[in-house]
Amino acid sequence: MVNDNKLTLAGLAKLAGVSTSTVSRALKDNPLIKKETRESLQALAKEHNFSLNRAASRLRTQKTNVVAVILNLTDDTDQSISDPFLLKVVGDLNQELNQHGYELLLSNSHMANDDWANYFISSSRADGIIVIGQGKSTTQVEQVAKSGAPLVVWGAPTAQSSYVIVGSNNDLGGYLATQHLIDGGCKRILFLGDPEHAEMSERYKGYKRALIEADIDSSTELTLSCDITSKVAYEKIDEIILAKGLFFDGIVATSDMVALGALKALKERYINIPNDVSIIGFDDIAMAELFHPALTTIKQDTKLAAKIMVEQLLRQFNHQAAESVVIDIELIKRKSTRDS
Amino acid sequence: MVNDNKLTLAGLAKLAGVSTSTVSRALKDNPLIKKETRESLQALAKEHNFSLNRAASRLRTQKTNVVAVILNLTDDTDQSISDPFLLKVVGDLNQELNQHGYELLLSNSHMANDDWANYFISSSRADGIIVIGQGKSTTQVEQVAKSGAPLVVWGAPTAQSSYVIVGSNNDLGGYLATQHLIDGGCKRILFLGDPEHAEMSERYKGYKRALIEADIDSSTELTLSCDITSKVAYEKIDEIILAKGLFFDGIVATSDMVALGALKALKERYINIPNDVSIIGFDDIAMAELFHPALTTIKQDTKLAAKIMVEQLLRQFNHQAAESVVIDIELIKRKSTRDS
DNA sequence: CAAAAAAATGCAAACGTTTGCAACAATCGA
DNA sequence: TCGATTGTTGCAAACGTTTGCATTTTTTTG
Repeated sequence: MVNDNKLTLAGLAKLAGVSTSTVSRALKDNPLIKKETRESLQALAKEHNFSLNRAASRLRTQKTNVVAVILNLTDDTDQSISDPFLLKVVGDLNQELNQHGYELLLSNSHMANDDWANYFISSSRADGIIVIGQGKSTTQVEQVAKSGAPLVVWGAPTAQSSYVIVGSNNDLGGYLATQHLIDGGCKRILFLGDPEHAEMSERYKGYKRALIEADIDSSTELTLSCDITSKVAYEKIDEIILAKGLFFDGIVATSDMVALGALKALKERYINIPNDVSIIGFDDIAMAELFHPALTTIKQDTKLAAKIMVEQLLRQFNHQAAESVVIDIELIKRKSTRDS
Repeated sequence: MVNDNKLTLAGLAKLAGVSTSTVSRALKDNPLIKKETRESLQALAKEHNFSLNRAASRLRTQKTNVVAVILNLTDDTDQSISDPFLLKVVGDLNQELNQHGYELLLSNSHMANDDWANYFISSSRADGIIVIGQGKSTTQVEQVAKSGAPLVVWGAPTAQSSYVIVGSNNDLGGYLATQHLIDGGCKRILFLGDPEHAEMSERYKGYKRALIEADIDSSTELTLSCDITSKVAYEKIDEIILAKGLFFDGIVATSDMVALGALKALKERYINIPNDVSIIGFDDIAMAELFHPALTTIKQDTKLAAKIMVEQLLRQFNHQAAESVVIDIELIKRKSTRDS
C-alpha cells in the first residue's frame, strides 16, 4: 500500500502512454483534452491514488491557495486562548476558505518574524493575509497594507483606512447596549473595557452617545479601563467596589468574557443581577446563555463576517476593488438585564 | 517599496557578484562559506528584504515544514466551535510548532477530501499530521496510520494502538473525579457523557471502578449518554429530572461544557450546588472558575500535551521511535463539589 | 618555492508542475 | 480530392531552490 517512490505526473503519463501535459490538463478537466481521455486518466489517477505535488504546482503557478490567518493578540496576555470569540472566527474562516478551495495557515502575532508581508506573501507561503483583531498597535498591519499584499482585517471599519477592514457596527452595538440598560432603568452605567483598543473605542462612543442623549451621568468616573480578559475584569470590579462601594447599577462590558468576569465579582458579593446591577456583554459567545443569569449581549455574526472577509480577500486576488464593510449586530436579551 | 518583480536568489547573487549556491548556503549560515561573505550576504539580503521562495525550496528539499492539524469533529454537531478546550489545544500546538520552525495548517474533518494522508502528505502540503480527537469513528485515522505518514493523535492512549496517541490519563481522571464526589458524601452519582467516545469511555471506566470500590450504587440507570455539548447536556438533565425527579446527588461530567450545561439545568430548578447535587467537570477550561459556583474539575495540561505531541511528531520526522504517552491529570477543587 | 592540503566558491542538474506553441489527426466545405 | 478548419496531443521551457561534485583560491608543509 505504501509506495515509497511516490507517483508523479510523469509516472502516470508513462503508465497511460501519454504526455505529462495531457495528464496535467486532464486532471484539471481541461476541455482541451478529449472527454474520454480525460475520464480515463482521472480514473487511472484515482486508481493509483495519485496526488499532485503542491510544492511543484505552487512554484510553477506562483499561487499557493493558502491564506494566512493571524491572531493579532495584545502583547501581554494570551487573549487568544481565553477568548472563545476569536477562535470561533477562526473556525468559521476555515470553513469558508475551504469552500473556496483555500487552506488556512494559522499564526499569531507572537511569531518571530514581524514583517508579515515578506514572511507570508513574498515567500509564497500564502496568497493573502487575514488579520484577526487590530490590537493596540497597527504598525504591522499597516506595513502589510503598504506592501500591497492582499489583506483583510477584522476590526473596526473606518472610512479613511488604507486597507480593508471588516467588522461589526461597534458604535451601534455600544449604543444599543447602553440604551437597553437605560430602558431597564439604570442610572449610573459603567463602561468596562479598553477604550484604547480600536473596536472597543467605537463601542465606547456609542455608550457615551446613548448616555448623553438620555441625559444621564456620563462622567469619566464611570469608565473603567481594563484588559479584555475575564480575569482582569473580575479584579477591576472587585477592587473598585472595595474602594468606592456599589456606586453603579449597570455595566456595559466590551466583550462577553469581560462581562462574565464582572458577573462573577458581583455575585461573590451577593449583588443581585439584574436588579441591583444589570450587565450586558458583547459577542454572544456560545457560553453566554449558560451562565446564571444568562447573559444579555450584543451578538456579532461570525459566520457572516467570515463570509464577507473571504469574499473581500478573493476580490483582491482577482484585482477587483475591495472595500471595508460594516456588519449588523443584534441585541440578544437574556436575564442579566431588566426588561424595558 | 513594492518591487513588482520580486528578488530571487539569483537576483541577489548577481547583486553580490557571487553564485546562487553561495548565497543559498550563506543564508543558511553554512560554515562552508567564509564567515565574512556569509555575513555580508545576510546583510544584503536583509537590506533588500529578500525572502526565500518556499514553494521552490519545498519542491527541491521535499520538506514543507508544515504540520496539518485536523480537528476531528463528531459529525453531527459543531463541537469545535462550542468547545473551548479543543481550540485551546490548537493554540498551544501552534505555539509549540512555531518554536520548532513548523507552521500549522488548520483543517477539520468536514473537509471534502477523506484520504488525509494523500491530501496532506503525498501532495506535500505538510510533513505530518496531528489529529485532535478520535471522534467515534477511527477509520480515517487508521488509514493515515497505514499509509505510514507521520501522525500523532490526541485521544485515549492504548497499548495496542498502531499509531501514536497522546492523551490524558482519562481513566484516572474519571476515578479521581468520582472518588472526590464520594468523599463529599454523594451516594447516587450520575455519569453524564458519551461512553461510545474513546476518551469518554476511559473516564467512564474510572467512574465505574470508583463506585464499585466504594460499594455504591453503580446501576446503569445512573449513566446518562449524551453528546459532548452543553446544550445537549442541559436538555438531558432537564428531561430526566422531569421524568424521574431528582434521584441523584452527584454528577461526573465528561467535559466542562457538559458540566456547565447540567449546572444550568439544575440551577434553573433552584437545586443547590454543591449541597443537593455536586458536579465535577473535565478539562479545566478558562471559564470553569468563572461560573457560580466555580466548577470543580479534572485539569488537562494542554501546554504539556502540545509539547509532547510535537515532540513525538518530530521523532517520526527523524525516523526515531515514537510512542504513545499518557499525561497526568490533576483534580482542581472549586465550589461545585463539597469538601471531603 | 613547489607541491600538497585545505578552504571557498561555482556549475549544473535536479525537484514536479504548468502552459505557450508547435505538431499532428480528424473533420469539413467546395 | 485537397486545402482549410477545428480538435487533440506533445515538446520543452520555465518556476526558484538546493546540493554533489568540480573548480578555483588560499594556506600549509617539506
